[in-house]
Amino acid sequence: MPRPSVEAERREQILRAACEVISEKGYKALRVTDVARHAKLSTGSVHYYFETKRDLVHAAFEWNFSRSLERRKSILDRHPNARDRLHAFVDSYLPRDDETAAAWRVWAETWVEALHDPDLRKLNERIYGEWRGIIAEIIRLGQAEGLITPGDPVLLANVLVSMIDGLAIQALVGSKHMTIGRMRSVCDHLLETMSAEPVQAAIG
Amino acid sequence: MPRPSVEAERREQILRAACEVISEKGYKALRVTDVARHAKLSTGSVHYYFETKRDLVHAAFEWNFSRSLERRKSILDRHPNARDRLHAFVDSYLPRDDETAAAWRVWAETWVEALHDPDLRKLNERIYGEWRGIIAEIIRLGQAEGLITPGDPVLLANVLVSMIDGLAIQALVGSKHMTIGRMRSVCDHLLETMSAEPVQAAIG
Amino acid sequence: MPRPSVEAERREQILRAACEVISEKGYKALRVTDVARHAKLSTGSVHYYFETKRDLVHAAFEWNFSRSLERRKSILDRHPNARDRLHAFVDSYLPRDDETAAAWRVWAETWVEALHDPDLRKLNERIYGEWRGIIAEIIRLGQAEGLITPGDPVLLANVLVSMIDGLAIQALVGSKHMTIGRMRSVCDHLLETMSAEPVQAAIG
Amino acid sequence: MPRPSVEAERREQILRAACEVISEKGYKALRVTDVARHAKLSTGSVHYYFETKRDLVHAAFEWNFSRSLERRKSILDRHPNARDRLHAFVDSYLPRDDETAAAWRVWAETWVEALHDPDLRKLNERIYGEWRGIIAEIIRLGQAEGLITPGDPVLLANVLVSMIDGLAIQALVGSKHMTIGRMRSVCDHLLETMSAEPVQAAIG
DNA sequence: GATGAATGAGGTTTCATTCAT
DNA sequence: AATGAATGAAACCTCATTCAT
Repeated sequence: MPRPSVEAERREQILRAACEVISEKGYKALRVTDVARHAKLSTGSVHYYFETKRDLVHAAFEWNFSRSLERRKSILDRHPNARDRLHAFVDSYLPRDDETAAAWRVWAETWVEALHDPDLRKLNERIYGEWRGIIAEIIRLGQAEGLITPGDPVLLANVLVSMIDGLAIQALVGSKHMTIGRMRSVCDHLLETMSAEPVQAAIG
Repeated sequence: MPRPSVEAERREQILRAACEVISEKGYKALRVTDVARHAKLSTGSVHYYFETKRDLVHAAFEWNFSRSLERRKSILDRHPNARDRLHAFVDSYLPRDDETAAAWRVWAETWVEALHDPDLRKLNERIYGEWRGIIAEIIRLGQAEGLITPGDPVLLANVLVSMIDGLAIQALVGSKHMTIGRMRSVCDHLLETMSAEPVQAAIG
Repeated sequence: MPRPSVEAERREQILRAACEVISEKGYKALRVTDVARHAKLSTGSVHYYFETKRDLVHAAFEWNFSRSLERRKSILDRHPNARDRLHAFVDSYLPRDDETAAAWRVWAETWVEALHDPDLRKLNERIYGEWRGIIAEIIRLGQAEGLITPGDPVLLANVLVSMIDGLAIQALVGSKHMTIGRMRSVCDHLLETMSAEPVQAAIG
Repeated sequence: MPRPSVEAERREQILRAACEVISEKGYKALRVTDVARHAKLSTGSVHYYFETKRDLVHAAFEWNFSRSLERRKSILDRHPNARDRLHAFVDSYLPRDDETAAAWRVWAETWVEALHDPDLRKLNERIYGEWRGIIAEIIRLGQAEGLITPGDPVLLANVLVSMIDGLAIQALVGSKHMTIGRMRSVCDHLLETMSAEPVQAAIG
């Protein structure tokens, strides 16, 4: 009696395994065998759910992207204040724990692969755009509350988001200079720059 | 009488070819045959100068990195004023022309490969550190001249450099949102933020 | 329900093929393709069972050695009398039929390869030692029965075994001088030398 | 001004180098580069004197064979008595010093290569035959002097020579059982067996 | 005579993919 | 649904050989 859910379950099992392997060894070095081993399945089974290696890795890229976004959205819901939300959001992107670092590594692989693959460009366009939109919206709200410096919210979102990306890459690459602590300081500095003086706001 | 050695010439010829291929297809898809074809040599000749494919690509990564750094240094020499230098420097990193875009793509590949390769980590540590140091020094000079906002120059350099990295990745990935024009706007905004008030400078 | 594993069967199929090729062309000229063709498999399949060419050939060397030893042991069991056993044993080593000649050629390759390979030295030590031990034991028994001349049985075994090796090499190399017939004569001469005087046996 | 002797000199230099490499690594693993390095020449120079690798190795095989034979002949000249000559001869074949061991290894390679190469068969036929003839002649003389047991001298030579070959192979392969000391004991035993009782000879 | 840069054919090895079970 | 044995295309790499200097 085949359970209808088994397919979805197996797919997730395989995608999770694929992300683990990509994070550990990179797409270049990933072998279908590795993914099968991580998922405790055979290569045959992996191919039963994903026609080609390319399909598998693309699905894994998407899964990783979407999953991270969901996790961030749930973090935002816990903070009503715009400035707090921004801080919490930035905080959640520091590659402190293994899970976050792994997700970052998979993103980095996605971007580099997207340099040569139109399908992945679209994926990035969609998910990265959504991310940027969320940040811009928070900034907009913060500006309305007088907590954040005025200026084009999308431009400010771009400043913030790309800086985080750049910092994270250096942190992940293991630069001794760019520790998690220093990454946080740099982020905090930028967030301060973007804060409006609450006193002045009150006076004005 | 030893013939003038062609070694240096051939090595550069091959490294240039390797960077072209990495930029076009990525490390993952690079075949030694491709490099040989680009360099108008046989695969045997490529292996005559580089023992393994890995050696070849690592040397290409280093060549690309160092070469870009040299090019930037020469740009700096043309601008005496610190704020101009900073602008010129940032400007030179916009992936406008093919050459700059190609160099960026190779960096991106270097970073992602460095996630799994200690040797490349060291390479990044060295060259990226030098780059960051140069920016920090310009900022320090700018501060001394009263043209740049006070604050830890290294921290400010990190803000600037990582933001450029993050923006460039999105621009290179071909995000419709992140065009060269928008990248420039975002950079200009940050540079403005980092400028000291000219009024104060006049007073001082 | 696990399918009956074909592994043992395939491995033997491949080892037999490898020995055929080694015997025909020598290790130096052996290509994995040849072995695959002889085994009616693809090169991929050969590598499915043996990681490297070296592993394959070493396994073949061992298989050849052990197999010959087993065959000899079964021959011995048919002869109760020590002197008969010795004769039968020696007889079974004349490279008359193709199978025996092939086995000899593979041994010769093993020895020469062992000159440069510690793993094969160990293999030779083990199997050759066992062989020498068996002969020494027969000699010991023959001495107890008064059929074989006295003296250190191991030393006598060494005389016999190494002479057979040396003769076989010349016979296999195709020396016109060292035919199978002459090889047999030389062996018989030595065996006679090693026989105890029948007169004494008559007296006793 | 080309010296006429330079060619002969270079050829010997290269052949000696080839034998060194064969002895160290075996024919299978020999690369022309290795020979060139040992001879302190370039690969181009090696090919200037030997058209192909095969030519080079065959010439080296022949050089090694002939050279050893010459060395043995000069040893014989020092011993007038047949039994002494036999002992001296056998003694000179124990692979004690590096030079003798190296020559043995090259012979072993020659034989194994000869299994698949008619030209080398002829070489072996010629040189090995000469060697066997020399031993047979000594035995004949010894028999005439009443120092050696009667019987077909060629057959006795075969017994002796093949036993030495077989022992040497095991000694060279590095068998812990077959040390130089034990090899000598076995040889001495056989030579004793082949000795005629001097007393009886005197009486007869 | 001598060199060593350059070649390219040929071999081993890897691994995504297939398919009978 | 799942397996894993088998495949073969494709890639890296080696190295004898050539040839301009």
